[in-house]
Amino acid sequence: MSEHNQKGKYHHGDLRRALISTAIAILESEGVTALTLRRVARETGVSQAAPYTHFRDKSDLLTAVCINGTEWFGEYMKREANGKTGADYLAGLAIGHIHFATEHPALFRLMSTRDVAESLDESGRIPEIFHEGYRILAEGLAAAPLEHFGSANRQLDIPLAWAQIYGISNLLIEARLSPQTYGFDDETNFISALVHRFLGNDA
Amino acid sequence: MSEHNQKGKYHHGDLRRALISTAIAILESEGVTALTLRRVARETGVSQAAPYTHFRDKSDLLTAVCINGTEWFGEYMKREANGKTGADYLAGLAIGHIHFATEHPALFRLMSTRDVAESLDESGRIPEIFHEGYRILAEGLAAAPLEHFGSANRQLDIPLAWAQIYGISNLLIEARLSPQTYGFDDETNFISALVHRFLGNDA
DNA sequence: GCGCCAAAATTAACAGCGTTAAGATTGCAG
DNA sequence: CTGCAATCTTAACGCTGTTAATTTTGGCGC
Repeated sequence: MSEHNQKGKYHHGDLRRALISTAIAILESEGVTALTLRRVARETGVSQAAPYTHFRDKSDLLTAVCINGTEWFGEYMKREANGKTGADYLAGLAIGHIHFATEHPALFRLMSTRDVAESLDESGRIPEIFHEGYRILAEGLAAAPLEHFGSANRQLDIPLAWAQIYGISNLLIEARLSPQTYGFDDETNFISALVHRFLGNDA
Repeated sequence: MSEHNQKGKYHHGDLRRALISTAIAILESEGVTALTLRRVARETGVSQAAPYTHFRDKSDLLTAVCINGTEWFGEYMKREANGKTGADYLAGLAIGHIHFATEHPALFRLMSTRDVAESLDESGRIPEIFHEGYRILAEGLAAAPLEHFGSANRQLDIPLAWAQIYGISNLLIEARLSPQTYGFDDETNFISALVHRFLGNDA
């Protein structure tokens, strides 16, 4: 028997994956505060202590959740950037980044947390796209620099662009930035306008 | 008797303020995870249930902590901006903002949390400087616009500048942005260089 | 000065949490 | 078919937020 999620059976089959999946579901629907280890176990149909066979502790589960999240994150960025070049490619990455954040706020916040991020780094299992996203950002800015900033200290444009994208993501998540305030009724249009403006290719 | 912190006495005198102050101390030294209501009470020298005379629940205490925090936040920005004008004034606000974040990460994160931020708004007790900071940012950008972005969609420069500052703050807190990576050995210099570059007045 | 009352603080208890230890159940190798 | 290692369960620990019932107290009217 190698099917997943064998309810009622003593040996679950693929409990580790099932726990991660339940955790993500809770995270998406009710946020971090609702994400307790006992509840994950309960909703997966196993006892409270079962998760400890597969995870050292709660934060180990959260790390696994975040690893799943980074793959998802990468897909968001790839989807928007694929097929584009130069500044458009950068814009795609940025838009994918921001959309992931607004559509999966709890997961994005968790992935951004320092402690979790550190154990992610240690695990060495952050998908290539994640590092690649940064490399592409750097290369893209080297190839098509933000001319409007002038040529001095151009190396700072990388962290600045990164911070710009990260800042937009976070402000939108914490509901501190409303499209309506700036004359947009659609969040997607608002995001696109913001990204294209700071990347310098206004429509 | 109107002295604060009357230990040993049944009626404390100014327990509300004392609890807030203890909470901030724990937050600064050990972070949010260490900040439990029972511990705040313990370290203030009262019983576990005493806080409930002054706060509806834990999040009510956190809101009070954040209100204290916003005043502090405002002082940081004022200190750096006072006496300056135009773009330098904006740079001062930005630098004050970022320094507050890096020096009080747990408090800054708490203040940024959506739920807490909402109850802050409801309370209507966010110090004037906080709203004023935004107003000044807006006016400053209207008076001394970021010319390098061009003139189309200039309204977007306000959220962009805000997000830029907010993003730098958060990246530094989550240790995702290291001065050394970009050839700075001092964080203060790094922050200053970042701010002056994106505000367009390179040294 | 005295008694009383509202405010402020206490103790005790509840359910839920993360975590650990000890025991039960199972699939699989020999 | 037997035994073992992996997997899962039950039970318990101390901690948490929160509530209820109780005690202590400062200050006001008399």
